[in-house]
Amino acid sequence: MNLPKATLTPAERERPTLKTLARLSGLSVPTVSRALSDAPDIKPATKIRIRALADELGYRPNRAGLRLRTGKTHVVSLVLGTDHDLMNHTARLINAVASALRPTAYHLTVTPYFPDEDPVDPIRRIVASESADGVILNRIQPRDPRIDYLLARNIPFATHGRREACSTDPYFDFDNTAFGRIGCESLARRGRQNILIVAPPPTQSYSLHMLEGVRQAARATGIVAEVLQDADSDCPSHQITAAITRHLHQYPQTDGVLCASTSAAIDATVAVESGGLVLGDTVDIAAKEAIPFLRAFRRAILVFPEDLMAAGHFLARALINAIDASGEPAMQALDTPSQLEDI
Amino acid sequence: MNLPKATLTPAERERPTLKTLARLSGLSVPTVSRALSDAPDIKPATKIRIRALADELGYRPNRAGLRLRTGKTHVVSLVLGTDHDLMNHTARLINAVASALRPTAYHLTVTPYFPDEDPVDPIRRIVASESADGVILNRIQPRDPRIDYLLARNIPFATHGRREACSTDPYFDFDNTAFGRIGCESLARRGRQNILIVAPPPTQSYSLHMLEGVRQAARATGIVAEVLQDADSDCPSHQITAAITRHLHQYPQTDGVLCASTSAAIDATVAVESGGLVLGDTVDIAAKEAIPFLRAFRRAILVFPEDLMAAGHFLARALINAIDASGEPAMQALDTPSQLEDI
DNA sequence: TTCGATACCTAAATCGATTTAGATAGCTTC
DNA sequence: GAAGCTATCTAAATCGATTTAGGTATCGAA
Repeated sequence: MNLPKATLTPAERERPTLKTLARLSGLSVPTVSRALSDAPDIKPATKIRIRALADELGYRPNRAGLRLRTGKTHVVSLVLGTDHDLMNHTARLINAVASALRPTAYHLTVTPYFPDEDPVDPIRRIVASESADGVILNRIQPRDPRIDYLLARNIPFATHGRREACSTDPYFDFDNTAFGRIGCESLARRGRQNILIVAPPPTQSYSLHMLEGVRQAARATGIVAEVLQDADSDCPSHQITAAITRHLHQYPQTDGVLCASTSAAIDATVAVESGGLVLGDTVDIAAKEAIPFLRAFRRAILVFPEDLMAAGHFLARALINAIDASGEPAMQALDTPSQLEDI
Repeated sequence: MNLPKATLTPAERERPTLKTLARLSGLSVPTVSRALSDAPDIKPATKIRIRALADELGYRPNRAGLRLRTGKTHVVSLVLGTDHDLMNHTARLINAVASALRPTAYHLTVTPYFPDEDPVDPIRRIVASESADGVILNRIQPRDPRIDYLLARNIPFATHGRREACSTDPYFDFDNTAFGRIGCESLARRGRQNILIVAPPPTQSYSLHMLEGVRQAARATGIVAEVLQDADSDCPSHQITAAITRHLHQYPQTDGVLCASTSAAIDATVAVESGGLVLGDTVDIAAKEAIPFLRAFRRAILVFPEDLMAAGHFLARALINAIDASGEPAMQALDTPSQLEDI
């Protein structure tokens, strides 16, 4: 197509608007708008002509105009608690969500909140300022007040992890019950009978899930599982190491550790080795980890990888589905863990 | 003040607009706007009255309206390379920037890019879609093409790290030259003479800075410093461990390692210990780290903490300064490292 | 008294999109 | 040939802000 591009101002050449398309096509602005949105009262030939023109000029609707008129922000927000987590989970999740959003019209903002504030606060801020069309949450609790808040206001969301009554929520979850079960079973297969569990914070849903899996394995295999006291997998390293050391003194028969995170597994390694145990010989450690490190750290550790890229991609799609196709059923996924095999 | 709030629609009560304020005050919309922006042709008494009304109703300007009219997005974007970095640096930087932006009118979006794409691409996308008023970059190279691109288009930015010609750039940098120097000096004070350097990727500015510091220390103290071949501090763990192990075979006199990252220090620990060396006795390891872990991992490691919270806060302020006060001089800061003392 | 200046405010246009209502043309149909 | 229909388009209003231009009252000075 040979267009009279000479009639374009520099600004129009950089960023054409509906007005530009209207002028170049000889049609009115509303007609161009309706043609692009495939309205029924526009001649098919016109639609084709306008679309071709829009593509040629690289027309992208102005977000501010769209947002002002329709109220849609085309923004989704990832609401993240500041974790004391050592490893790069959060960044990987952010990357995954952002890259999944890239081919869409949506942008990603990040809304962190701090341990000392009400977790509902960041949600309230987003709602009050109408700064997003939907949110992604993690660190879900069985009765998560944030989800109640969002449901009451009909704000789309998707969760990494799930609450108790999640049957209609969009979510992606790692199957921590399966992890707890097969983690213990793997240790049992290696002859371990007295297993220490370094669990996630007890307020989190996935802690309950993991412990349920541990119970299933205990019933099935007869192993004895004890949950670590005074520390969870989110605690600072020294605290975990100290708690495990105490546990080993109290229960010297301990011959296995199941950890909910990479850093907990490192701490467990430090504790068992300084207690004179030998990894892979007198003790085994199994752990879930999202960023591959443990196998390079100690080859004997039994690793159950968690795929955060898959999580982020799924959550992005699930949230957009909830926003754009609110009639459709919620997208849900449960990621089944499996032990990393020797290479 | 006793307001006729009964005349407010539910939407207005939730989110009052200038029109709401105009109706309640009996003035016109432009007058209210000008009063709030402290224009000279509004009676002081009116300004006070309008501001009080706005505060009482919790008026917040609609971002879409503002953006449409002024072109200002009130968004800044953090452009991040997907690091292979193990630790949670990125998330902490995001948290820091986001929390610094919270009291401001700015929102934060995250724009990740991938190792296989041109680093200028994400910047181009942001500029083309006019989706941010400014950007924050990290992983700066001495001649960073992204900065040239931004300068040519007069887009405000701030960098974590600095390029060669940074005299007028807004930046926050950890003083890696000082780190290289005092890191080596610390090792030298402990009697170490043959030091292995696990440097950052050689394309990065801060790698050059650190190595310059190492050279300064070598000149001053007479130590011998060798830079690790075949791996840098961003490489996967196993690769670093293997490279260090090879180095130890080739240079058995090695008695110190200076690492540019936490994970490199862990890898170095694994390598030296499996090579029969004893940390704190026949070998010392020093490292920079942003997330406290190493001291809990091996107490003998010499740690130089990096404060990413300070970095994020400063970068946010520096960028907003560049956006809102483009006449002012660029804000620059160099964070001086110091060794973490025993508690 | 009248002119001009000053202070303070309003009207209207604008940014870029969508949407509702209305207009025009061409075609049937009787 | 007039009425009615359908297809296709345009006009105007709207979202919420800012900005330019213009209007009115009040005051002082000639």
